[in-house]
Amino acid sequence: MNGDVELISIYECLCDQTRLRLLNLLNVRPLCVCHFQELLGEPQVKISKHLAYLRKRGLVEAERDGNWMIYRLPKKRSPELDKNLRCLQDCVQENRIFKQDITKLKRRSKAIEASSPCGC
Amino acid sequence: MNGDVELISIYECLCDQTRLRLLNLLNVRPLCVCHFQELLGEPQVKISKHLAYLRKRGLVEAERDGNWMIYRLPKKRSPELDKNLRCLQDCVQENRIFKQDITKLKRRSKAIEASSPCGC
DNA sequence: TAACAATATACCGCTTGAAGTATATTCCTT
DNA sequence: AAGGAATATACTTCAAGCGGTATATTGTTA
Repeated sequence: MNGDVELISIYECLCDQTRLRLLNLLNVRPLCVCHFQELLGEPQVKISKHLAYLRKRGLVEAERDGNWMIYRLPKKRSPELDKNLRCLQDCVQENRIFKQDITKLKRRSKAIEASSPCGC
Repeated sequence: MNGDVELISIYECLCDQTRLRLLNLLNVRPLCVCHFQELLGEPQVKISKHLAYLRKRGLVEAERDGNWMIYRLPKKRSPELDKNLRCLQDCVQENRIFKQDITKLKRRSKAIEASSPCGC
């Protein structure tokens, strides 16, 4: 109902480096927690909590697939969220860490898919 | 040196309603603290502290003019800041509170200028 | 220099969030 | 049903931020 509440909530989600890295990777494709662990090199609990934070505020969606939880960016997005996700992508293009994450994702995509039985 | 540090710092600045209102008004023109008090209807200390927060992180610049401090958006902006300020403007267009602030600023501009001796 | 106006800062109490450790949940497999 | 794998949650500690009250700073004017 109050547009600015949602906007602030978006910005709150964006002011943590781990969450930015998660969103950056999700912009490529849906991923499950174990993939984030592999890609970010961060402990499971940290990733899980940040994903829960994002999910609670509607910045990601989750769907269970057997043992795995597949996280994705929401298909339906508010104008504010859509604009800020685009802006984030724009800002992040030049950034070493985020580019590395993407490179790692693409380089290891096949290996990850082969070694892990989850569908994402 | 570390691009993502600055980006996160920008998002930290943007996740408070008062600061968003300040930035929204500064997008129109430079303003001093007393004008913000008048326009937002918030106590001086609150406005002053949020402006200090923004200034410390480079989202606004300040210049003393006699008794007054004139705050403005920085002339030179990093690409990240520039993109996010534009995105914010875009997001805020539809929002009642922010539109009201702008309306109030424009409607009272002449009165403010006439009644207050500060240069902004 | 004294008084005043505009603004900034110090301090306090409260809340939120981040990371870590431990444990719980959920689903699959045997 | 039991064990295991993937993920989530509870709890703790610590730091940061917000709002309020009081006070300090800085510059102007009489």
